Amino acid sequence: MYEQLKLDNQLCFPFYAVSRLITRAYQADLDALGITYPQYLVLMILWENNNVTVNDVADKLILNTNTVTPLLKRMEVLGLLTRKQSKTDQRKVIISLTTKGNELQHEAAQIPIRLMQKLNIEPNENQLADFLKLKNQLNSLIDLLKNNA
Amino acid sequence: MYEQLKLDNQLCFPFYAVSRLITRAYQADLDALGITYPQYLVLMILWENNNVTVNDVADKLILNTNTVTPLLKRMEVLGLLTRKQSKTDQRKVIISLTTKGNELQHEAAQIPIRLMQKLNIEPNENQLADFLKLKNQLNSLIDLLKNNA
DNA sequence: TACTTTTGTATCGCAAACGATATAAATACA
DNA sequence: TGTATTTATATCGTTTGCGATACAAAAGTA
Repeated sequence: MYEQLKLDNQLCFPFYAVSRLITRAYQADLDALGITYPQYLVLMILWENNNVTVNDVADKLILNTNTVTPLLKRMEVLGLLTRKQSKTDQRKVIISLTTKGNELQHEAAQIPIRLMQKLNIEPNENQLADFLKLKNQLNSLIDLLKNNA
Repeated sequence: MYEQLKLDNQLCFPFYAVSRLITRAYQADLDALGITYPQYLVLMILWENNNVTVNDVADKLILNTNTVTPLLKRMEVLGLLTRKQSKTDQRKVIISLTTKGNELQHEAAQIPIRLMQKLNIEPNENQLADFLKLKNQLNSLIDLLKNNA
């Protein structure tokens, strides 16, 4: 038995599991808004920065455009955003929030708060410090994986 | 602008990103073996513990059986494993490695080593300690999410 | 024993995620 | 100016992931 092939010795597997479990944890609240987890991420980008290109969305989410294009098309059908060809560069497609997409952020603002409650996480100083440390570790890992893989 | 809705303030997003980037990092090596990342995880389970049920696989990978059943069927077509109805309980399907599936572990044993090299991670004492600490944090998070979501 | 509930697996449909590939627009350059 | 290259997005096919549902076998119970 190779030690490095045991599931319990992997670092990759818990990341894979946590990622899916987080999506599940959001599910009920997102269902209430009629959106999926990747759609929620797209909305977060647009709420912070409206009128971006398909590539902008793909870059921020570290996804390929062939994933993002159909994702945005589904969101257009849902009436959350519009897709318009740029006039200055006709290759680009500008993604803009509709009123409906924009309004959704007020309801969505409760989601992170409710998730913390559901997980019984009280944001005291110690936990916030752990939170920040973990986030920094993850971002370092993202940089490492983006540049070397 | 709600602070809790900024992509940079999320802990969920880096987990989602890391998970996909890890899969990408494995891609080249797994392509050489003709398998995918979830298939690699199934093989790790079987190499450590042959003759398990569909539910056993689903439980260990924290996946639903409706994901695992087609996954195992594809692996059966690839000649990596067999699916046989249990004689003692006809509801159960026993998953067993074929010779081909079993042999694959010798090549696969190089994969975690090559990944470390690719990411320039030298397993010195400090890094091993960080590695273990992070793994424990992730496993606590998995327990939290499994029980409260 | 007869009926109900639970368990284990599978099927269906839809949304991701991505490699391979296509295509038009913009840019570089000979 | 004309041609090659790059850029931005889209299309297609396959695997994954999951909710809803189905169904037979096993277990529980009246």
